[in-house]
Order: sequence, then structure tokens, then C-alpha cells
Amino acid sequence: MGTTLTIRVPSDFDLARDVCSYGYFLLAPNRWDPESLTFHRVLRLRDGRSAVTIGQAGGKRGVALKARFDRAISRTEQGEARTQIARMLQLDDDVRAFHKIDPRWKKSGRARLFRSPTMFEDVIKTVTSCNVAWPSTIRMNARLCEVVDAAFPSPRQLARRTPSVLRARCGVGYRDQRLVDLGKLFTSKGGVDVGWFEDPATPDDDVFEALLGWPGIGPYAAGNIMQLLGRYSRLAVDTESVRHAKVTLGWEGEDAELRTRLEAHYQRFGDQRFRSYWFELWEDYEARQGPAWTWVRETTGQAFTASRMREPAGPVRRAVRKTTQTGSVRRGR
DNA sequence: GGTAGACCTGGACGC
DNA sequence: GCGTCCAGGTCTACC
Repeated sequence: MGTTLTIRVPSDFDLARDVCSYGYFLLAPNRWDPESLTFHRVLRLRDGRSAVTIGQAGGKRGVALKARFDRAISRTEQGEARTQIARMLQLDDDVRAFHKIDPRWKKSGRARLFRSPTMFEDVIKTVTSCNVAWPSTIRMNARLCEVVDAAFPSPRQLARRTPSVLRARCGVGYRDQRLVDLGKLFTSKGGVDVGWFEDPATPDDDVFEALLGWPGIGPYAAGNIMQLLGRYSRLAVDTESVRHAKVTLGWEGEDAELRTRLEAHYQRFGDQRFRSYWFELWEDYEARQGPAWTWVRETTGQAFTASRMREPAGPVRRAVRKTTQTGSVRRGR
């Protein structure tokens, strides 16, 4: 008989909307079921792995979540699970700061960005998203979970792996050595103090500079890890950003010029600029593929690559959510 | 400080 | 079916 936990959430929390808010919800071991509106993954707990299914009764906003585990978990493990789930779902995020600076998203309630249960998983997922098309990122994460650990590889597991094995069996290519080095960085004495990175008192500039010193982490990856740490003061500019500038914002010019212009454009959103940028991008994705909570990893979830999305959005085909919730994002203008 | 090319994989395309 | 080209961000060598 497995354990079921009741997890209280903020009154505006919407499981479907807030899980399906960032592409990592499509990456293994995460799995969203559009039919049952439930989130599934394997968590690593003190006494071993456990598969959890998280649902929100009736899909109703603000209703406490039920987290059902496939085995009985101890009190200590329950605490661990609550911490990991809260991190993934951003349950501690005060969304008011964002809506105050960018009221466009107040009506839809968009604010939380889905992330991983640990900073390490977010870092590895970011590295697997660099210099590669999105379907390959999906494949790499799936294989890492199949080959190394169903709950996602831990720092220790990656530190002990041979690069050539990661390359051959997980398809990570030249990232092999970098993944092993990141594992070593997180397990070595004096390597990574996660608390320092997650401490709001640590200046954003210091975090950014520190990230740039890690293997496989350049300006884009560092900016992305920043937002996954809840630090939204920087953009993570990539080819998708350039496409957004051209297609959605209607800008013209050289890519380098547009990148500079993007940075200036979002400055008005201050320390929330990544979220303002991201939800504009996400809204465009949903206009093309339907609400994110309807996406399936193997089909619609594969579509997000700048080269595949250059053409303007076609007629909007939105699925109708059977619940009473507002899953789609329509700006409250 | 700026730039060019290599890194690896998979999809698109032409034959 | 096969070969070629291209996209994607980081790293390194070179100027």
C-alpha cells in the first residue's frame, strides 16, 4: 500500500497550467498525462526511488494536491518528497511581484515556471538542450533515465560514468565529458554549494559569473539556469529568441543586432524580464500547438525548434479543457 | 576583445 | 537507401 500525501498550494495554483509552463515537463523522467491531468515521475528519496502521481481534484485552482506514491514512504522521505515537489512546482513563488511589473499575465495567472526537483537535474537538462534540436534533448534525457537512473542521474552517478559510455548509450555526443565533469563538480569538496546559489541574498551577477565557469555552461545556459533558480533578471538568448524577435515582434536585422535589441527590449521588466519574455514565447507556442497541457512528448512535444517554426502561426486550434479551469493563456489586455 | 572552426547528432533534402 | 548539408551553444585557438 503506497503513501498518499496532501500538499497545500497557493490559492492561485493551477496544476495543469503551472506544470505545463516550461519545456522540461516534457523531459524524462517527467511525464504529464493530458487525459487525467496528472503529473508523473520517479523521485529519489532516502530509502530508494518511488514513482509518484500528482493530481489536483477536479482540476480546480487552489485545491490541495494529492501525491500518490507507489510504496509506503517514511516520515523523513515524506519531508524530502514535499521539498522536491515544492521546488518543481514553485509552490513558494510569490507571483505578485511578477504581475505587478507585467500585468499582462495577471488574468491568465501565468507566473510559475516548472523546474526539476534538484538544481543538478536542471543543470544537466540545460546542457542537453544546448547546440541540439529539441527532439534530441528529449531523447538524451530519456536515455539518461533508461541507462543511468529512472529517477534521473545523480551527481555521483554521472561522476562515476565513463564519458564514452554516456556517448554511446545515451547519445549525448561531445557533451559526455562535460556531464561527467559536472557530476564531479557537484560531488567534490568545495565544488558546488547549492545553498549559495539558491540563497536570495546572493547577487545575481555573482551567480551568473560562477555558472559561466562550469563545463558546458555559456551565456545561454547560465541565463537559463538562473531562471531555474528563480532569478529572472536575465534573458537566456538563443535561436528561439531570435525567431521570436523576427516572427512575433516583427523585427528585422542581423541576428547579432536582434540579440542586443532583445536585451534592451525586456529591460523594462526589471528583475522579472525572463518571465515576461518567456510567456510571450510560450503563448506563441500554444497558438501553434494548442494549450501546453494537451501536448504529448512523442508528438506535439517534439515541435519546438526555431528552424521548424519560422513560418507565422497558423489558425489557432485549441483543445477544450474539460475542467472549469483556464488552461490556455490569453493575455488580459 | 573579436572571430572562425570544431564538436556531435538527427532531420531534411537530393539523387 | 545513401550521401550531403544544416541547425544548435560552447569551447578553443588564433589574430
